[in-house]
Amino acid sequence: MPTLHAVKPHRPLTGAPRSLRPSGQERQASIIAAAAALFAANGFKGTTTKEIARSVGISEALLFKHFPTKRALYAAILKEKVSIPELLASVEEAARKRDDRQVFTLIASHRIRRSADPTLLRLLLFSALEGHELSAMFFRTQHRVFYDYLAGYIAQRITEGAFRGVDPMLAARAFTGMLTHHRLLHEIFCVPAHRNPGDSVTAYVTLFLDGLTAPCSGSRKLVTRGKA
Amino acid sequence: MPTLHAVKPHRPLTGAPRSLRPSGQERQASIIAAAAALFAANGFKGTTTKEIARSVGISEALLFKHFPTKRALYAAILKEKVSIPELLASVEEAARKRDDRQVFTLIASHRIRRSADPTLLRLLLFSALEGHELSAMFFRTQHRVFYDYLAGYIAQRITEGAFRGVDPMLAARAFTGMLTHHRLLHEIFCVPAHRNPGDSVTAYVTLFLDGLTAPCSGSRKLVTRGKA
DNA sequence: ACTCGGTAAGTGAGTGATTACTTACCTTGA
DNA sequence: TCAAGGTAAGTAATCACTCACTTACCGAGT
Repeated sequence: MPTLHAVKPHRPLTGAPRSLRPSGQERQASIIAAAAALFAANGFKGTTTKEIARSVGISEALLFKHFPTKRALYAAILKEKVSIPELLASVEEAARKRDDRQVFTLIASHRIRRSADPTLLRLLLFSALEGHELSAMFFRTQHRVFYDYLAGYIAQRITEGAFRGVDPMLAARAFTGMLTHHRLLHEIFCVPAHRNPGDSVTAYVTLFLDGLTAPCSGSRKLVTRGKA
Repeated sequence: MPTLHAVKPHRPLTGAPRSLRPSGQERQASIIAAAAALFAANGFKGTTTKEIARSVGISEALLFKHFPTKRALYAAILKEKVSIPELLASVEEAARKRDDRQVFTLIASHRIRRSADPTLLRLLLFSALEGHELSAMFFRTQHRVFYDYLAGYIAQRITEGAFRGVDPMLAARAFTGMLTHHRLLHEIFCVPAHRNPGDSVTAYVTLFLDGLTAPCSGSRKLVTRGKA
């Protein structure tokens, strides 16, 4: 069974005279990278070990020297992708200042703009639909952390009287739902973007914080706004 | 090749003394029903023709007498599920009255409560992820019609000054995003519902129309509300 | 009324191709 | 030298799909 956590470089990494034959760890990394792309594109059942081997440029036999089964390789990929993002630092600073707009904008930007790895969403959906056992953990660290954190913030702001008294968890899910749906349309259903990401983020945040109903419409609302 | 459009009942349908052997059309319908459930649960690649046949209670050979290929069966299912829902009548009535809350509540209820067929969402996602050619049409009639209609309504209400001047399409997508995400959590990621559907619908609609920011918080808004 | 034949409904036992995975063996490099 | 890196050529199982064949149904002819 291959060890994923060992950090013992077998060969010098500094200006190494590239060997003809990469080390086991380098191979393992390249296998994971190639397999992740294929699994994201075609799912677990839709990807064959032969395809993976060909994509890496090795034989199937070597593939099975690194990972005992296809499922173990898949699990290794999900485990590698599971990592709590560190974005929370800047968000927490904005949260400390009670800058609502900044909190939501930072999270929205991260979820829409910096969706660095476009394979993550497909991998997440495939693993959930196909019922992989690591899907729940993947979902928790890649998606749920955001609305869990948001729910806590919203609950706090409600007690402070800044937000209306809605269910914080439901509100948090509503916001992340907007963002996830945005990515879903583009990355899964291939709907073309009709405006730049920055505008979308601003629109989503404004919509969520201030609502759709016009501030000065008839007898409904009178508004005196601070900024913008 | 079996003909799908022939409407020539070989046996009397009225109070028929159930024959031992169902007609071809009855068989075809039961095949589609059983296969749809399996495809929704396991995807196209994850479902075998043997499983389908066993689920219907027939031999694989008979399955292939009704559908020339597995893919043709899958396509027949997607085509059958593609049907513009008729909900629009009640929604259009509310729209005519300019009852914003009712318009959004009706759509939200339909998308959350009456998601009659729980396999539809899984089928939609699987077909999109696996890249089936009918996926786009399926998406259009099952999902896009809602936010297209909403976008039109929102655009109209903006010109009337009732809604703020956001991008109508983006706003419509944001609302349906909330709803889709709600179903996604429950049906795909198995997150348990923590409140009844009616409350969720009300919360989503209020959130979307009026926003999260408290109406009387500090210097931001002064509100005189008509109802509730 | 009753047989009889045409046809639709239905199946057991395969087909070759592809699957995940193995075995026995070679090559490279320190 | 010798372990780690690497492969050609398998394996049994499973895949979508086919073939040759039987069974049930129903209307027409007598």
